[in-house]
Amino acid sequence: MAGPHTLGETERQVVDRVGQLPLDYAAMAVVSNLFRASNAVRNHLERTVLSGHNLSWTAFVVLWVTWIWEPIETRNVALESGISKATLTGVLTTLEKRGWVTREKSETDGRLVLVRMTPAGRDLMVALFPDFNLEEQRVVKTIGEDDLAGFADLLRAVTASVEPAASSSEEPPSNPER
Amino acid sequence: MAGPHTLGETERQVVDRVGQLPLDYAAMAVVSNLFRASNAVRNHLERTVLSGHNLSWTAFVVLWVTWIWEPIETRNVALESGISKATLTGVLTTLEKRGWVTREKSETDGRLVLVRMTPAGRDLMVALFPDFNLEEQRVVKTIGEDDLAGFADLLRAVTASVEPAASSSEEPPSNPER
DNA sequence: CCGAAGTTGTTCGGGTACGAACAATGTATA
DNA sequence: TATACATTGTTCGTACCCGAACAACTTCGG
Repeated sequence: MAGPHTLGETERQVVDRVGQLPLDYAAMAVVSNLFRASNAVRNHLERTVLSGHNLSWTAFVVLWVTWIWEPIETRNVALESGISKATLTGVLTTLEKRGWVTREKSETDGRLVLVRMTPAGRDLMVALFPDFNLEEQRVVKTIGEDDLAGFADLLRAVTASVEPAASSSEEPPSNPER
Repeated sequence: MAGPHTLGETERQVVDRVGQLPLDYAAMAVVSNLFRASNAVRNHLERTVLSGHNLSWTAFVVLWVTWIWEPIETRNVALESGISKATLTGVLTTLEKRGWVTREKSETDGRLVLVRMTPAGRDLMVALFPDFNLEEQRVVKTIGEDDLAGFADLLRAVTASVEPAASSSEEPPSNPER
């Protein structure tokens, strides 16, 4: 999906292999480049900002979500972070071991676990996030000011078209196809 | 990064926590939504198309790259797939065990390993890829025909701004600030 | 020629990543 | 108030995922 070949070169090669099958190359290009970009940005941010603090991408996202919303139930941390609750369990254990967050059983509902930040965790985010945002700016700096909001909208549209729970205003939730 | 909160709600909460620090919220929104979209699409395609064939996302990408470019050296498979060579070793072992690809030492350079597809692997891709492309179309179907190419360009711009080999025009490669 | 320097794929260690199954807990039904 | 039903976080098994270290191999410098 990413590599030394030019776009036309790749498409020609694909046509040569798939041949008779009718394909939507525009859709293919968007999906392919979506992952290329996402991967590239994640790796870049991990290397430039996160690795110095011994943080993986996911660990940082979980930390960020906790920072913004604490105290927050684990199910919502998973939802906001975009990972499964099974994955979150491991990540939280790591972050707890490092002394950045705490787990705490809910008083009112024995099933829930509340996540809070430690002072050390807050210190880390205060030191880290400005640098992180600086790199975020760098990632989009070649994109014109005017295109930025529209870009975010396009990305949101992609997410919405795939997430059934996204509760758009009047759209019927039942999808007859597939 | 994803969840039940509205955009304004999240931003207000962020301002409340980060307060005095000057942040670029437009850049933040793009990066955040880039990962939300990428994650959502990957999970969707894994569930709707790939899981039925016992294929993970990465395994599929590697299979696709091999399909298009075989015979291909492993270093280039890793490059095209956007994963490290260390990761590729494990994925290739899995695909080889399933009988979809083969490894073969290069005659001319003893360090290289060439990857080829088996007939079973080709059959799988012929059966699989049209379904995959159909879901790709579904992912972008809410985006206007006219915006599609521009969208792909924006994604490519993001990738290019982060990959050092991508040679931005006149900017000096050394970054004085961190 | 022969050692130094570079390249390639693998191994290793630690950390995600997910679905399925699970026990603990809460809620609804009768 | 029992008995189903639903929800939550964890555990388990399997599969990624990467950087660092490594051995095998090629190429370069003298």
